[in-house]
Amino acid sequence: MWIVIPRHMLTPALPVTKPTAEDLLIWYDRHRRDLPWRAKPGETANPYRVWISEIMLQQTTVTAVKPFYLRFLDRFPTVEALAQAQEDSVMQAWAGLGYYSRARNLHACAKAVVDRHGGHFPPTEAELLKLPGIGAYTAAAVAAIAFNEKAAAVDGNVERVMSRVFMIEDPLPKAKPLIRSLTEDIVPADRPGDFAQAVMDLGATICTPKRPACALCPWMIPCQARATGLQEAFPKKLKKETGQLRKGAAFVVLRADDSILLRTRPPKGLLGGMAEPPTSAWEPDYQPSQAVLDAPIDARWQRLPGVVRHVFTHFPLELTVLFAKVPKGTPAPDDMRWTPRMQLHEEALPGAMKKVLVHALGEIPVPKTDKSASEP
DNA sequence: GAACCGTGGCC
DNA sequence: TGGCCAAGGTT
Repeated sequence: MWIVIPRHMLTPALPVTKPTAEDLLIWYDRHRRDLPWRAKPGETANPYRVWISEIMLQQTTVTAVKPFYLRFLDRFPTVEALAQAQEDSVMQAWAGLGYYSRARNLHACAKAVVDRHGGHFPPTEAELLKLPGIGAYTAAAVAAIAFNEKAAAVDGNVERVMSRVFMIEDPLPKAKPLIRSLTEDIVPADRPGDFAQAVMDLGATICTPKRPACALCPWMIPCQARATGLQEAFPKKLKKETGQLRKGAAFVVLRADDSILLRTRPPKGLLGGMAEPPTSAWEPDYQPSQAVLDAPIDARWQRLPGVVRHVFTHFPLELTVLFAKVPKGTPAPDDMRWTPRMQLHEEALPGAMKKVLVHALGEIPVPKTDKSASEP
């Protein structure tokens, strides 16, 4: 006769060990990424560079940021240089990176650091949080990385790692307070900045959104999601729907002196403060066949074949491009201007609007970068 | 809390 | 190819 013994009486419950900063930092010291804005081991981090990198890296990949960061630092080497710069030149340096309110806030923040703090970033999370463009995450990250303050920088990487290690069932963003609390309990007093960067490196190279490399993870043992093979099911997220397609027309005017009609968008909202060829309103039921009625100038308009498609965060856009040539001396309508084709590269043109110009004119000329020209 | 706010890469 | 994703902040 068989006596059936439940499995839970045969094997003890799996011991749940806590993830420790020590285990993570041992891994980090061996595998840390070498990034342009990052201090070498033993070096002191430069708050200005850390800050620039943190703003650029918001919702943006390291690969995309690198060239922008290097160019930006070359152009604005110090917070004073950035504070003194023209707004236009800051927007132009940011063109192509996206989320353009970051650039405007960045400029405002540089001015505030110079005016209110004598050109030195305040060294505490609470003071950093008061500056424009610096929210909860960035304040903690700069405080920890640049000033060694024991602050918990909770970003997307931390959320993913913690969701898995603690197998948090609540979806984001509901789980954020719990994740913050769990993270604060782990941040070490001696190396808070390295801890923050270590979780980012872990999230970028091991605990990735898809196919995490758990076998290489310093937190494999304490990870509850890994223990049950469910690591890819975390973090739980509410999925958001894509917006409705909007349509519109863009008007590319080529004047006989080889200049293009442009305007600057309003400072706030979508593509705020960026340059563009004039366009119609963008609406779901826009009729491209009637586009000429929205033209900024009286001319012989030519509707170009095809459309320019672009996907913004919350809606896709389809622009029909109308093209016209006008004589030399044609004046620009109010609030518009003529930019020589060879100077288009100096305009703060977002990606969507570059697509429009390329559709109508072909590639935008980019001058060869000549470093010797900017040196004595 | 939810909406708004870009872009490029990946599978 | 289209949906997902990336070191969020502001309103």
